[in-house]
Amino acid sequence: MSYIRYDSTVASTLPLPSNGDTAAADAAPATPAFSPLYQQIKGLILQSLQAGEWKPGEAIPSEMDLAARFRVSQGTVRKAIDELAAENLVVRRQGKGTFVATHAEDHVQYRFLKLVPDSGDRDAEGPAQRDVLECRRTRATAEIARSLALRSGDPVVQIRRTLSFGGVPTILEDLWLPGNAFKGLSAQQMASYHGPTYAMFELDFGVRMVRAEEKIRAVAADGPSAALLQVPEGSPLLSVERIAYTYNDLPMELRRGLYRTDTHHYRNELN
Amino acid sequence: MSYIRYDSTVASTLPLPSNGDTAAADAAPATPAFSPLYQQIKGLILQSLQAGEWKPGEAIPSEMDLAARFRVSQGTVRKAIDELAAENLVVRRQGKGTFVATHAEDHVQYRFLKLVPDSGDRDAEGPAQRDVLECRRTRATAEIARSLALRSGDPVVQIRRTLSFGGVPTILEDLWLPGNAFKGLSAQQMASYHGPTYAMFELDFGVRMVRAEEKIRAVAADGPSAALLQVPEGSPLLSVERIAYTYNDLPMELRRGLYRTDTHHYRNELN
DNA sequence: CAGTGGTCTAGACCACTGG
DNA sequence: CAGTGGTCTAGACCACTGC
Repeated sequence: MSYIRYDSTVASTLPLPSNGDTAAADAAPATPAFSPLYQQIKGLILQSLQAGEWKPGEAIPSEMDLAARFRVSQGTVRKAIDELAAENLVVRRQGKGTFVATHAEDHVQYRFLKLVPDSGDRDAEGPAQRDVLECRRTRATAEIARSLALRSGDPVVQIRRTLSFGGVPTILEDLWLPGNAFKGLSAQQMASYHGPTYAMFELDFGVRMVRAEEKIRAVAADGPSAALLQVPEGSPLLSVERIAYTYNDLPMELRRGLYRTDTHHYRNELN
Repeated sequence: MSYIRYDSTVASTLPLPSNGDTAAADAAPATPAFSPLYQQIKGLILQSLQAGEWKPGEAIPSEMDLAARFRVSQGTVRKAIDELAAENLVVRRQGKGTFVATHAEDHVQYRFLKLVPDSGDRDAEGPAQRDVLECRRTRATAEIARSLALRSGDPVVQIRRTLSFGGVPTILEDLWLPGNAFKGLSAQQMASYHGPTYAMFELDFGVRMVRAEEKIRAVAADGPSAALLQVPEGSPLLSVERIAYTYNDLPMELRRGLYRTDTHHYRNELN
């Protein structure tokens, strides 16, 4: 492997990562036409993250070590890590090191959940009570398949659950997960794990969600939904469809939620 | 004017030719109120932006010029500008310079409007048709005053309008603006300006919105709203309450919108 | 061509963490 | 104390823009 320097000259070849990625290089190098050195370094670190060379919560090598490994200066590694940190893929801690981000340590417990109580203080209401209504293996419909970049009929896991705050059922959601990546996921497991669901996905299945997209609508509650959320049929509910992605923009979860917004609201910040 | 250097020593007054860093005769910094140099520089640039030293769309001085002005290195100015650019306060253009961000040039026409057609292609539907229903001077209620950091009874401008896409009324919104900052704003002006409303605020009133917060709920359409949006009474609508801020976290607009989400949806990206 | 932002390096020093 | 990330500098060179 070689880098294309900013001045369009080629640097020396490189020592590859310490131990071989035994698996065939399915994530083949993109052979970029050209990008700044620090972007290439960023890409290499990203590959190691995807490959699981460092697990969520673990420290990655120091800037100096990475600089030596990639034969660039510390400043260049630094800029690469800066971007990874800006994307929440990695967390810097002065005096300690740089760590692979994990949903298990986000003391903002629910990083992707934007629903907050009208008081604004999510901590005040305590942790959500989760009730798993259903958890079954099934096959992807055309629509589900499209969202998850699968083929129709591919195996998926479907979960239905409610989240309650202060005893009030507030969220009803369905999750669809690629069956191959989530073999063995059970209702038991969904219910018993304490902490963010995405943390469990990391620990038990090695799937780390790094970003998500949501489509939000206002809808009227149908009969079953209204019953589960304990609101009159026809009540306005927030419909939130989320697709969550791992590294490489690979979709790994489709989630359709119905939120009650009589005591909570969806909070968004625009920059 | 003096800076507090990173090493907690004070860099005297301005005339410091080339700092040797060696002469560090530091008296005990009683209350350092310390922040990195580049943050201080960022703050100074921010002050100039607020003060209107450079207007939206104009170029700010080059990195070299600013480095000379503040007696720091280009790299330090660069890091300050990097953060300003990350916050969308400023736009860098290689070979040309760094420019004060403006809503008039955002070729993403509506930077704060997250409602998109279900097709996903906002450009395809063309520009919104705006109909101003009302524009009057009034006095702030307690609630409006709190949102805008005013006192109850302070003058405010209230505007009510609809936005239609492809002839279909899709958004009904009320705007409240501090009366003192928006003297002379008329329905005429709201209706005749072509381009983003926030661009007009910049040009005609020198008020630039830099960020906003939104609270989103699902609600049932009341009679008047339903009529204006041409939907049945009781239809679910997305309620979007936005507070937009200028520099200094000063709230300058309260906006309450009702969105039809039968052909559009609110799109959000989570990182 | 000169001027701008963008990249990269090398080195120094500071602040924080842990043993 | 050594090791880590964080700051700052000085200088070199590249890529883009406009004259």
